[in-house]
Amino acid sequence: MEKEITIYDIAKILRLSPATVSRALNDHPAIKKQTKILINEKAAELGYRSNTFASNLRTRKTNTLGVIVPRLNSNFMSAVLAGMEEIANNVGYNLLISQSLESAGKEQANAKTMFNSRVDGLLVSIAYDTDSFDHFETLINRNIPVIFFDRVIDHPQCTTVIIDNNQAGYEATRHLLEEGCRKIMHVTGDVKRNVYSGRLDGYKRALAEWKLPIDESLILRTDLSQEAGIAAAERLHSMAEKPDGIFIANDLCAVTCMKALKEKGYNIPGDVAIVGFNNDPVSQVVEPHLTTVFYPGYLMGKTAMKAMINQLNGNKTADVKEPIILRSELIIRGSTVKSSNS
Amino acid sequence: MEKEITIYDIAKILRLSPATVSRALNDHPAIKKQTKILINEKAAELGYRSNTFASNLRTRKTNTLGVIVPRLNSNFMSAVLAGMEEIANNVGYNLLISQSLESAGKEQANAKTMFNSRVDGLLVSIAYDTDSFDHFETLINRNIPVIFFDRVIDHPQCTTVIIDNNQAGYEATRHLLEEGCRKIMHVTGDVKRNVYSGRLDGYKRALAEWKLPIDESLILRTDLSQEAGIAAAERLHSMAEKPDGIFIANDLCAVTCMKALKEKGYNIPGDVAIVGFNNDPVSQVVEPHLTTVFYPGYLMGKTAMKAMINQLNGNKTADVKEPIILRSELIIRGSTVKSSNS
DNA sequence: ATGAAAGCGCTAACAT
DNA sequence: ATGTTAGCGCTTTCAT
Repeated sequence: MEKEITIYDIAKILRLSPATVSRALNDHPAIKKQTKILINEKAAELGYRSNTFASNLRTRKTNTLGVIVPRLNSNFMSAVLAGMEEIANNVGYNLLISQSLESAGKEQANAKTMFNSRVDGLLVSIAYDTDSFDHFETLINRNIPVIFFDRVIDHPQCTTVIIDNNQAGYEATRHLLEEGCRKIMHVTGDVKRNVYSGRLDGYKRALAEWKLPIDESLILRTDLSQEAGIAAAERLHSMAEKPDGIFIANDLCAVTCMKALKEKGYNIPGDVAIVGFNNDPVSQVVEPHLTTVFYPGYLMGKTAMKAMINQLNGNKTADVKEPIILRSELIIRGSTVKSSNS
Repeated sequence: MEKEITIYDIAKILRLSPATVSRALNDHPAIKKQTKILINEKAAELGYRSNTFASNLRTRKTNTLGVIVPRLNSNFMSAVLAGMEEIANNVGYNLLISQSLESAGKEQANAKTMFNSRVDGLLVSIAYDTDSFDHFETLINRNIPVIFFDRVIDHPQCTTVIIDNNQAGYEATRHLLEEGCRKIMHVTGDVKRNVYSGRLDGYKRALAEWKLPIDESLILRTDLSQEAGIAAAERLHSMAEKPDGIFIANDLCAVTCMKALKEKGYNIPGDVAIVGFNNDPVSQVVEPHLTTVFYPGYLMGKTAMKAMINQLNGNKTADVKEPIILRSELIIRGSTVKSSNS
């Protein structure tokens, strides 16, 4: 194990002070260009590497940002993370990433770890069953910026990055109505989470606009798993008056539901039209292709990270943060349009 | 901004020494149980949090592990990361995650950052075009464990976690042969990477076993993108004597290729049978369902991380590390079997 | 069982 | 433009 080189070693060799070496290495303007070159060369030669702890200890900055997501292994989330990483990496921030596995308890533990790791900022998408938000208050109280994305909470001091779930749900439902559906089932997640409550509200808004009744028995609150998709198909199958359209708040669930319905002999979209959500790769592969809502994960990651960097750089915007709303888009495919064969 | 509580604050209040407080907080055996309780309660009351930098600075450990992957937004990789995170989190390690975006340059930069962040260990899956491995030597020379997974290099001091790509490629090809294919195209990636060279070798081995010639014009070296899938379909379509089977080293590419072939009027598997690789969700959704190789991402992540933890805990195994080989499995579906309709 | 004190490597206020 | 110096908060050796 080689010994670590410190600025003292470099200082001694070059007969300079450690302070000068430190300044040179940090490109401080007060240091002569010549000296800088000298020091940097020697540092390279000796294989010097800055000790970030010592530096962090002094500066009270870590150059590290925390990210807590419900699950790493989702198509949407990995796109978000890819976007975040790209921005963060470009400006020299590291990412500490952890997953709550949809558990409020684990989310709390993760937030605590992030806090103890002294992240300079935290980006969070809330777990399924989180009710209390004290674990974020801890950070917020110490002026550590917390930004929520996708699954967010309303907090006056926190920026949020979202899509307009209400509008997306509205457009998805309106599309089904325009295609002639009159009895539309909605399969959603836990409406504690904005993403699902928003889509549900949009669904109701569209129905109301068409002067159709809201039938609570057509609204299935599930965990949006593939099993839930099968259950939804069975539920539909068991009904006397069958729905002619389904809006499902997640593509993988929707695709599984569609497969189950096809197996039971239903014609898609003839008997039942289906709209999903996310524009996952599966939506373009299932037959017929799934009409769905494009969900800009990569952009959301980049946007949230840019907002974070801005905040860290002290570009203080208004005290109360306005949510950043990204554009989502209904992508119409064969699962809802009879004439189409795309 | 509240002031940070330190062990000195606690020490002063309780009229103890900082050393005692430090020991108590770390559950040192020499401290009376009573004192420990007292100190822990006061710490909790004051909202004390350990300053990891100061601690790291002293102990020269970071409790942080680095992970460098080619891309975050792949189905396989997010499964790997989920597995890694779960294990690491359980034993109190944090994960610093970055992506090389398949660029050797970025991979080097990331490795340097990891090195400077003083990660206790590094887990890597190599970028597409990496040729030189000096950036890992830096860490290895300082006894920082480096573990490669999936896309690996051969290094006497590094554990690797892989699947038997040769065998997987062999089985995929043999299956096509058993289904009656006699002219099998292979679409692969950069054979600099073990995963692709292994599958290619397995493909050749199967052909050799069947006493069939290796036709280099049937081997397409691509970037395995969706575009490559379309290109492969066009290539096949342009050939005078058309292949009756294709083995593609990636599901998304395979699915796109299948779609393109279907559009050109080919019957799958009647005219052309197709085998993919990864068991991505899309493989179970495309029609006909794609025969593919199950690739244990989640398990690979967990396994690699466990190996890392073991190594960090000093469970020294042999000096020369044996690769850890996980079981992959050919999953036979409709894209290769005419009788099946699964 | 507890305390005193040194020092990990760096940065920054202050001095020159 | 460069140097001196005093910590940042923690751990740990040595002493009591």
